[in-house]
Amino acid sequence: MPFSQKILQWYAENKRELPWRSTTDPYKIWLSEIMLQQTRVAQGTPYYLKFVKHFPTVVHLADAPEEEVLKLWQGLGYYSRARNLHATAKKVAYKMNGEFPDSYAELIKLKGIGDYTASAIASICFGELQPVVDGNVFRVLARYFGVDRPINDSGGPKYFKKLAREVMPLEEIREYNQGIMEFGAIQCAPKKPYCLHCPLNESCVALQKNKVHELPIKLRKTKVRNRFFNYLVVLGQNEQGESVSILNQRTGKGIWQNLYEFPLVESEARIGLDTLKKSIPSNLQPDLINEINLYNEKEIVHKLSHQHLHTRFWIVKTTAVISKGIPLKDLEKYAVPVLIAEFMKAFKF
DNA sequence: AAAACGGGGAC
DNA sequence: GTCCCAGTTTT
Repeated sequence: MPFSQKILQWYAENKRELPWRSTTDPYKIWLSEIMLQQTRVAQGTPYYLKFVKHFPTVVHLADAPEEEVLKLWQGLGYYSRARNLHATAKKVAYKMNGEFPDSYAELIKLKGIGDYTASAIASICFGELQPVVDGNVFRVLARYFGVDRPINDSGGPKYFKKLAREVMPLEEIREYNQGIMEFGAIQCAPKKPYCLHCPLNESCVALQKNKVHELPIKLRKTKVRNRFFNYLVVLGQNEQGESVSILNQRTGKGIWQNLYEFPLVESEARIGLDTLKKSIPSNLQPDLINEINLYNEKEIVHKLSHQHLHTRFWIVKTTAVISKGIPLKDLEKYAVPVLIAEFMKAFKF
């Protein structure tokens, strides 16, 4: 039996019931695919359910303010996905009559949709003959066919896409594409594949050569940059006498674009109170600050894929009236990074 | 071609 | 600690 038929048979017997498996609505498939980019099913599923409930159609999503989209996305990471999601929703809703394109060629033109996602939507929703190549497929193909070429050198992805196209079936592309990914996620797992009772173990090159744990080959280690964050948690009052604090929106390039955070003083290394005081932005009216207390002596090291954020929170009490302050009860309405959300939860304003 | 971009779970 | 997840965009 050919490779693709084995995959289809395995999938028929082992598929999980997932919320997006019972529809071919391009909106819902698109939503699930964007959310699952570089994200495990278990982590993405609650967000998918939340979004479908909150935004039943692409028009609902398009009509929402970006702030609302980011708030619902909070905690899922890679926030450019949320911003691109919203931009594409607007385009589909307002310029394409609310209907997603029905081909790979048109889908890949949309923001946030690359080769994988265009292939997934085109095949799953419209039956177009496009093989998907995600992290699971790289692994399954590299092992089964014994490909020792790196998956991420120049031409690597193209090589695997071609191989994927050569071995895909001409029928049942919907089930096959989902099947090979599911097979990679469940059976041909990265660390502990179940080779003993694998339906492909008699013809798997990696297994025969005892190279299962060496494949796929991936180049590059991520080098991490250390950064030192000092957040100023301002406590004051507004004109109405309400207790307020301050949040700023991150703009420009870099991490957490368009999310909110406390006023930030970044430094080259850990700093003390004296150095911090000299760095406080003038718009915080440093002369009207009563006292500053360090919340956490021990740095919180928040780890991103390319950065370690050594973070300390400083509680800044002021008698000055903060006219643009955010009432404490409203803080939770803003989209913030997990680092900030965890502080808010622990601090209990 | 390489780096940037989150957060969490498995080991 | 390391690896990597239904990848895409920017430099």
